[in-house]
Amino acid sequence: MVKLAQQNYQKIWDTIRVIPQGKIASYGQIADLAGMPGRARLVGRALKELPSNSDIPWFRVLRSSGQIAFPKYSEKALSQKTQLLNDGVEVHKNRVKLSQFQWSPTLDELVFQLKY
DNA sequence: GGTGTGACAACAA
DNA sequence: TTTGTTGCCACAC
Repeated sequence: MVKLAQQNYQKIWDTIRVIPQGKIASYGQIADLAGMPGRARLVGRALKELPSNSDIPWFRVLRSSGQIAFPKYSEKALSQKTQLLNDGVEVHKNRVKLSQFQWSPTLDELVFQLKY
């Protein structure tokens, strides 16, 4: 047995890593894919603890409603919006159109991306 | 080893 | 649409 706490975080980060450019995913979705259904809040914590120098595309993670998880005019929200736009994701009023940009991973895609 | 917390989600109004 | 409430539970202290 190894420490699970760090493994869970690592799993979350690995999952976020495979979000394709130009797509977004919700916190709950990440939790599901990371094998922890219902642990959306844990995903939030994992990102909060994320070192600023990491290469994790945290900005591709939004709320289930498609809204950015920060107050509209906060630094982080603006930063996230900027990076999303840079990714090709349209952001209007702090929210994106899920039907158009939400990531719909296929099983083989996940296996391929996460097999290491 | 008990408590408070949270970058959420779902539902209500 | 927006705001408020509640459930959730692993994690940090």
